[in-house]
Amino acid sequence: MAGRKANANSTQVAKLAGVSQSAVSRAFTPGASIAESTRRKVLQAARKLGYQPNAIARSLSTKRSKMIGIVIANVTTNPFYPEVLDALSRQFQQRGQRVMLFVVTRDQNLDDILPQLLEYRVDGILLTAATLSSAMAHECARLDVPVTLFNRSVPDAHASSFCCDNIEGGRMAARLFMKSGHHQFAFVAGSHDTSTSLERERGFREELNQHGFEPFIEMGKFSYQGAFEAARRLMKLPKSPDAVFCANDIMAIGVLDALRHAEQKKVPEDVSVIGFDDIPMAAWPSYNLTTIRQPIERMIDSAVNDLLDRINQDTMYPKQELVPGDLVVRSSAKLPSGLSSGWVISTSENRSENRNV
Amino acid sequence: MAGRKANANSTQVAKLAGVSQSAVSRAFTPGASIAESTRRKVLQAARKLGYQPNAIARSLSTKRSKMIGIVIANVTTNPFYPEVLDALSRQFQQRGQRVMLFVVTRDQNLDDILPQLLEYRVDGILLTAATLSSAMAHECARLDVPVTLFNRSVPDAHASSFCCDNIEGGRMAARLFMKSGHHQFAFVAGSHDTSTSLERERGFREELNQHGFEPFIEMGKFSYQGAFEAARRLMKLPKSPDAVFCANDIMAIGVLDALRHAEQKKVPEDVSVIGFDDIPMAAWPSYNLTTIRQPIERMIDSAVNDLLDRINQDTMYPKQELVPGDLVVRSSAKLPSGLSSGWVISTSENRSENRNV
DNA sequence: CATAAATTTGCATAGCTATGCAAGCAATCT
DNA sequence: AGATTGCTTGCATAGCTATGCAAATTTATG
Repeated sequence: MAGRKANANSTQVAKLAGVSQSAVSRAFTPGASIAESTRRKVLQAARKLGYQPNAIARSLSTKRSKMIGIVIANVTTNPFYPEVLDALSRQFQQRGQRVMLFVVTRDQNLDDILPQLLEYRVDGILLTAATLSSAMAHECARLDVPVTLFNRSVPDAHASSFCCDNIEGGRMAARLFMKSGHHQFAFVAGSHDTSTSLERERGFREELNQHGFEPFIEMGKFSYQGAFEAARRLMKLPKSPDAVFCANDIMAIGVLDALRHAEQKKVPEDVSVIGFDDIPMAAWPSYNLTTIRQPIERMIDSAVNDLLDRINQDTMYPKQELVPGDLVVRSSAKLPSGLSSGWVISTSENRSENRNV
Repeated sequence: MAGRKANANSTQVAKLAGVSQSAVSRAFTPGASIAESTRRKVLQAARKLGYQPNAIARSLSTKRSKMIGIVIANVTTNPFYPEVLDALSRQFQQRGQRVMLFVVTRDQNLDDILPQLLEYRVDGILLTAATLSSAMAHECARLDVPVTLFNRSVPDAHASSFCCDNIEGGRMAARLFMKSGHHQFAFVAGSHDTSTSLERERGFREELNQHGFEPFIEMGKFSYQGAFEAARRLMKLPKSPDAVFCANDIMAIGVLDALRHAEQKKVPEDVSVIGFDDIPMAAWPSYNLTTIRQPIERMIDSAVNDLLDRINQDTMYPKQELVPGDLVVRSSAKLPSGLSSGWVISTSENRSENRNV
């Protein structure tokens, strides 16, 4: 009713084509019952009027908005997330869903964001690097809007979740460090309330503990700068570590830079560093970061499939999936004998290959 | 009509509250004519039923979707764009607009994307790192949907555009190089059909030309890897350059890495490098990149304001705005005498300051 | 050709909210 | 008290498409 130029609608097209409004609707609905000759008449009239079906009205009528709400954090601080967003967006796009995006910061409460998505009746919600309060989980369940978490494990069982096997990833890092003869270990955490960081820490620590070691823990705040400072603190310790595992690559890079440029340490001769994610920068010659790769594409495929399946079939239950990561061996960590840079070691199928990364 | 659990609607709330459906609508419309006591009754009934207004139906009725379509490219290849997206999304969010996002690749035709936005009756469209065909520009104009370009200059005048002053930026780079005594210049281009790259090249070349110099041009494909290879090609030239200006920071970093790790060159002793954008990585000690800073926040502010203003007032004309960039002096380019690292030089107000970046 | 079967069509209505308008009501003024 | 003014409220309808159902048309069958 407000002052916006009127757009051609299906009734006007119908009039011009000499058919009913229903026919116009059917002409634009794949698989609807309409004669080819009528469809052509309709499409021609539509072209003449510059008509395009109104997706808003369609959504109201079908009760399907064909929109997915994506909530994502850390998009500027960790290059991993732009990759995730890119892949997600392409996948949904390709499967005929639009994306309503919310970029959030750590201090924003999701309980204020989700209602804004639900208001638009999104068909499903995908949360990345964000957690779900159980009140909101219930609210989504009540409204029959499936929720999938990416890279966060779930507290309650109303949502699906797709994560890399962080615990095993932490173990792999610990094993590599120990095999190449390190003795003083450290973990640079992201935060103390994020499952990714906690689980990577747990795997790392448990594996070390089994061999009688205990790592120092420093807080890197999931950022380059935070990790840079954490590394400096670590190097001030009486028994400063010779093996540092970081909760993600961007922090590992911060640690590397601090070691080289602020602490005059050589990597890996003085200190070995391992990251997590395998962002593109990890392969740059300045860093050559040994890291645990998260198989983004595979994880996203699973997450998107799960969400779309649950949208289409009310009967399906949420699922928790753990995708194994691969240890990508480059040169920021000392190599144990028998291993050379450029190897990728997958726990999953227990095979290694030289992919020359 | 499809099989989705029915949500409470305004009529049900009205019945429970003992008022009319209109009253419910008004209770949720700020500034509507309704008594405070009635509003409270309505809100209470709404809470009891878990009612939330249906934004889809509202959009249909008001002919305002309160959604902005954002189209963005290069989100994984250039860290500048995640920053842009983050800022845009936050701004729109804050001003009560939702964001419908399309992440596109260079090979995707916008003419296939925009109709998908128009179908949802977005109130406005913001294109970043993407261009607009004039057919589409006309289509948007016809439908009264304002379009704003960010970081691309316009071919035709139906859209607003907000760009950094790329030509002046190129000139600044040329001047700094010349002042510190360089003689062989090169420009690493992003692509040959992107206004940012072309304009930066033009400013750089024109300023050099005025002093009798002509730069080599190499193609860096707007990527780290492309620029890495471009740098190697440049170093194979008989008179290899000692001053390389890159169309953006991520390519400058690729060039730096190639120079140091593949060509055994020292930066800035053997070769000076200047980038464009001032992404966070440019300040990292591994790179310390001298660059032209784009004032993201200011540019985004202007772009968002322009778009929202044009949405609200049909009378406004599109605007073309050029925002001046600042030369951020770090240590990837030799310093002319009298200048030291850590200075930011703004052409705009002709003032310099030591901001210690 | 008559009849059955399959396809196509239009009618009428649902889906949900916003809003112009007129009616109802209370407060204010003379 | 009576008239005027200003809020509130409900009614009725617009906004646009999809779809169940019955009617109409076409095609196939005997």
